[in-house]
Amino acid sequence: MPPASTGRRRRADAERSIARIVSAARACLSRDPNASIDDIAKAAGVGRMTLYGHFRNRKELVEAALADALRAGEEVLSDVDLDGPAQDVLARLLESSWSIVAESTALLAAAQGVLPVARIREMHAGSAQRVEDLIRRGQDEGAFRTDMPIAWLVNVVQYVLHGAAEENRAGRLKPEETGRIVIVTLQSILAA
Amino acid sequence: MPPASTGRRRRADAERSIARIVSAARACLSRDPNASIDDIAKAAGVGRMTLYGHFRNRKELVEAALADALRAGEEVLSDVDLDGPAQDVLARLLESSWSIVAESTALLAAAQGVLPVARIREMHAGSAQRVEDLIRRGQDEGAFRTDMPIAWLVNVVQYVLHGAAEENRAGRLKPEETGRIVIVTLQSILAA
DNA sequence: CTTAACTCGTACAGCACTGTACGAATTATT
DNA sequence: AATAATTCGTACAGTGCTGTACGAGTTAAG
Repeated sequence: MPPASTGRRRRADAERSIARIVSAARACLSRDPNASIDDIAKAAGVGRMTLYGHFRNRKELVEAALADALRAGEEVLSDVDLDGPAQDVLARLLESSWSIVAESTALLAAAQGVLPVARIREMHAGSAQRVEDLIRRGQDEGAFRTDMPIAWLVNVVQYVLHGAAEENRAGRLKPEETGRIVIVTLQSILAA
Repeated sequence: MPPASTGRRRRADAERSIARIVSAARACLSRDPNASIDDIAKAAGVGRMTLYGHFRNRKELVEAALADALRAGEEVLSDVDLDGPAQDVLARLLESSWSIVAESTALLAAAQGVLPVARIREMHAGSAQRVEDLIRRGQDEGAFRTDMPIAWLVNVVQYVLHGAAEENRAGRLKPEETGRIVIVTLQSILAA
């Protein structure tokens, strides 16, 4: 049982197991932040003991799942064209990322129950920075408002996205219209 | 142990105990949605058995706590002057209620873990209706936008308030400025 | 083919919590 | 003062989870 931390050589089937576990963890925790280790192992089609062979405890597993979700998010975001007016860039960023953020709401809640706040913020630093940069740029262009703390503007993006996710899950917002609504709502908040 | 549901006559000390328990439950669950029955009893300065004498189970207790928080909210809201432009009414409503909503975020989370969704929405019906009425009025006056579903507009108010609560708790938003920021943010979202 | 890595079942100890049972002491109410 | 309500400790059964221990069977890698 090689510790996940060491860079020790791993067999191919182990790699596959780990991938399936992380993926299952993401899925399960995104549905129910209190999903048990057992649930996740079953969803991964793997014995609980196999799971414990790769992740010492729940904390490590949740962290890996969150990291995976963030990685997927970064991947999507890095494909977005950043040229043009800030308003438009914002729309493009949201269009391609709202759903992944939405799916990860519950996962984030799970993480908040197990990981220290500092660790979570640290993991989010990348995406947060990306949003902050965009907002600052919009402010420089005169397109975005400057009468509220930048930290609030950055985080309110998260809150609106999570809200939209909730509406989605509850069936009060149709998936087709969610993108537009998120964009319109956030443009209204950020516009000068 | 008289069931809470029956309108049976109760002794004065029992009334007092119940009040203290409900109040403690509100406080504890608002800090930690997973607070145990024991925690709450201790906080109320009461034995766990006394608590079980008045509330059959956790579910009943959480429901009572949520009901109390909502009652307190309604009380504050019913004092607000509803005359004048919708924008101003909105500002007044938010000014006097944001903090109580903020405090109850975690309590609501606790309720969501125990009570059926339908029940929670039912309990919220009053406040939700109040917000919806205001928004419709603003729309009739031409002050509020009409290009998004009314349900989204109503709920986004909640989400922004909860977000502000979070920022507050994390110390990223000073309590003095939170009111203004919530108002400005929501006015931006709702404005036509 | 040999070895080390991996899988995974069963079993167990531990924890934290819920809700119940019993019963004795206290206290409001009349 | 009599009565019934209330308080509340202790004790217990039950549940559902976490993480560990052991060990036998399977499989990738050289």
